[in-house]
Amino acid sequence: MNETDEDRADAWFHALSDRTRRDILRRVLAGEHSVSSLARSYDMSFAAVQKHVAVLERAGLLTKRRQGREALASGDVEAVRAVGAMLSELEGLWRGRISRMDELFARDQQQHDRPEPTPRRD
Amino acid sequence: MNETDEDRADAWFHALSDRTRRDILRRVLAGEHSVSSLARSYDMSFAAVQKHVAVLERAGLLTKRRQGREALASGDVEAVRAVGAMLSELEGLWRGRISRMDELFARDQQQHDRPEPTPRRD
DNA sequence: TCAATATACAACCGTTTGGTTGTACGTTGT
DNA sequence: ACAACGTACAACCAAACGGTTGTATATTGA
Repeated sequence: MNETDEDRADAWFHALSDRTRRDILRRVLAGEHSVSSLARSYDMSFAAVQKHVAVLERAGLLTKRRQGREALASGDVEAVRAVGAMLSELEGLWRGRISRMDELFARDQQQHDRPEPTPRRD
Repeated sequence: MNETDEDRADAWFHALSDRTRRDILRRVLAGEHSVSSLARSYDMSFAAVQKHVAVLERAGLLTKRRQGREALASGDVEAVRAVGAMLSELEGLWRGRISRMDELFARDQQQHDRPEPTPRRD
C-alpha cells in the first residue's frame, strides 16, 4: 500500500463519512445536478452544500463541468468502485486468516494420525 | 434508507477515514491481537491506539474478548461486507442513470425513424 | 442596462477529532 | 507479597470539521 494510496483512502472515507455528502453522491451518481439545485434539497446554506460538493470533488468522487453560470456535478462511479475494491482487499486478509487456521488444523490432524483432514474454504 | 442505517454508515466511514484505524483493522482481520500488541506497532501512545480500537469497536468493525488481563481484538468481516454492500448500492444508482440515458437515446432514435436502436448495458 | 441568479471563497464560531499525560484497577509471574 | 503488565478512562490541547454570514464576480433574461 503506497503512501499516496493512503492519502486517497483518507479523502474517500472522510468524504463518505458525512450523510449529506453521501446523499449528494447518490444524486449525482444518478444524474447531473447543478450545485444550486443540490443546495435547494437541503436545510442548510448554499455555501455549506457547496463545501460538501468541494469535499467530494477533492476526493475524486465527483467531477464538475461548467455550463454557463452553472456548475454541473456528476458522480464518478470508477472512484466508488475503487473504494469497494479497497474493502475487498480487507476481506481478503480475513480469508487469509481462515486459511491459516485451516493449515494449523490440518497439521494438528496429521500429528494425531488422522489421514483425512477436513478441508474448509470460506 | 433508515435513520439508524445512516448513523451506522456515519460510524463506519468515520472509523475507516483514519489510516491508523484502517491498519489496525487489517491486522485484526488477519488475526486476533491484544490492544497492547497493536499499540507496540505504532509510533503513538498506548492510550491513542486504545481510542482507535474503541472507535472501530463502536462502529462494529471489530469485537473484543477478554482473556485474563488482555483484550483480544478481532475484525468483523460481516461488517466490512456490509460497508461494501452500501457502495454497491451507490453503483446501482449510477447504472440506473445509464439505463435512463439508454431510454432517451432509444426514444430519440425512434423519432428519427431509425428502426434499430443500439442497446447498451454496462 | 440592470436585476436576478449561480458560483466561489474568506472569515468566523462552536464542536469534534486525534493526540497527549496522569491515574486507577485487575491480572500475572516471581 | 508485590512489581510489572494490560486495560480503561478522565482531563487537557491544537487542529480540523461543519456550519454560518458576507463579499466578489460572472452569466442570464427581461
